[in-house]
Amino acid sequence: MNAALEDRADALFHALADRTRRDILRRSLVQEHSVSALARRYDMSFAAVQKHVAVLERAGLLRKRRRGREALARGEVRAVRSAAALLHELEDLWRGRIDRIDALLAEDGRQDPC
Amino acid sequence: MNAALEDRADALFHALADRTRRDILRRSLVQEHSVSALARRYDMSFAAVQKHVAVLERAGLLRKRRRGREALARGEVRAVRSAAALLHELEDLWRGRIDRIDALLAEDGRQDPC
DNA sequence: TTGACATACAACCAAATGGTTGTATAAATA
DNA sequence: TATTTATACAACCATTTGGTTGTATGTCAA
Repeated sequence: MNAALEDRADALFHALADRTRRDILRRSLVQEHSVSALARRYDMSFAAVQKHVAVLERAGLLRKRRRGREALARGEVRAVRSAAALLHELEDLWRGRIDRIDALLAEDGRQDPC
Repeated sequence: MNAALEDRADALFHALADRTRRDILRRSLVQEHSVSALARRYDMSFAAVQKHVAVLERAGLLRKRRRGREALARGEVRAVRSAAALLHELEDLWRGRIDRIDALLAEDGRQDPC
């Protein structure tokens, strides 16, 4: 059911849980950068940076477009917003503002709500 | 410099990047639960759930208080908000609304801003 | 006091993660 | 054409992660 949603949340937060990837994302949100231009910024191999970009891409946090031999990465602010929305959902839950908490928490059929 | 901030962001997003932990956090934001009450909800050992709770606790996303032999976990909405704030900072960066981008992106002394 | 319950924590294991080097291919340039 | 540049990707490795079981300790209740 909401397994795909959870997969997406896993990918989003995992991608965000690394400082190099967050930095790549920041730069890519400000403007497009080629992967090698990004790689020059960090004290690691090109291949390592390339992998970080791939993680961000799989999470939907950035897209690459081709320009000649370069791959230009630009941040996807919509994905950032969707991650933020997941956190706001948690805040709403705390506020008690979500109507069908049971739907969200999947009570599992047990009668005891603890 | 901002290494402590980055450590904190790492911990926050890492803690959020697991569906079991997000579920524990949701429940704990709605109301306090003992660790064993939480553990009963999931198809894994008590020790595994205990470790997830510890990850959330280290990230500041929940706190435990002692009541007799129980450890009651409650979600810390402030930490959720601080994670959301990190994402809003990314959105602001995209909007070009952050004044000193160079401070945030730590230009590294290079003159070529790409 | 005895036993059941709740937690804590160590030791272990398979899989994933974050890095490396090496190789291949396409595109720009001398 | 030959060379350099940019990317892609495989193979490998050390560490971390997410799970397990086992043991110890503290608390409640009969």
